[in-house]
Amino acid sequence: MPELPEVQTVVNSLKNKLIGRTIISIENPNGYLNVFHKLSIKDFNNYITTKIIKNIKRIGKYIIIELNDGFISIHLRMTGKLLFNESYKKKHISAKFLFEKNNYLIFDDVRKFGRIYYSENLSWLNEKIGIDPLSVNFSQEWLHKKLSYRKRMIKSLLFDQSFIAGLGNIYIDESLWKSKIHPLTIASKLSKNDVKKLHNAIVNILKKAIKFQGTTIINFYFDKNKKGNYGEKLYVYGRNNMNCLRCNEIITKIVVSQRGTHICYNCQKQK
DNA sequence: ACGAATGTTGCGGG
DNA sequence: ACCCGCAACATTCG
Repeated sequence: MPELPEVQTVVNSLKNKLIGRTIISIENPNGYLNVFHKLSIKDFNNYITTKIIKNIKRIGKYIIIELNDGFISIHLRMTGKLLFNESYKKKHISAKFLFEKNNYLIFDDVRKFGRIYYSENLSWLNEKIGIDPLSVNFSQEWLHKKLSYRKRMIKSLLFDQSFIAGLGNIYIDESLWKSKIHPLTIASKLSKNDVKKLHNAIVNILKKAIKFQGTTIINFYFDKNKKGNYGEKLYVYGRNNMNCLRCNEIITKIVVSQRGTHICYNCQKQK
């Protein structure tokens, strides 16, 4: 269930394995239709067969495979995993890419929410997706300006991928705890200092999480079943009924935007 | 045993 | 604009 750091970790681990490969074909061994969005497996093959992988990168939570002509974009959603030349069980395979010399890439996805797109360019994605929180353009000033007129609660706004692209439930809870902001606070009510702390928290937490190769709760793996190690660095996410690591009060779990939300009522006072 | 919850997103309705 | 409920799906937990 990857967010930005997990997606970046997958991209980093696949880079050396995929660049330079020639695509022979893509198969869907279990016949799932929704994986390719609106395209049929036949059309998808027509688009990508014989093409060469030039680069692989991340945009928001999307994995972008740049071909010599066109792009494959992959969203892992909740349980998607990409396995290069690893043994696998057929049961939950959404797709299998075949490359030269019997190399292959498996898209394993228990819940089948994951999607694979083909497009000539990335304009559809760039139009749909917001700022990357690790880009230089994501500044305190930018964030303050953008939050100053928004009437939504901050957590639901941070969830909005057309606003900021890459945050999800874990890193939102962590960022709000770090900056001592209550998730239900209306965005425009945040002070300049709140926004400064929030901005710092987001950037620092994401960078650190990438350094630790993401968070594995249950399903996130990359490479040969490697887990992310940021789980042990979490301050609030998943710590319901445990002590706050800053003030020692008890962490509470509530529901915000239909998602489990972990807060310290003592540290994160609602405005 | 069965309902709830899981790291995501998209859509329809008010 | 913004919020909510639900849907897509499988598995695990209490």
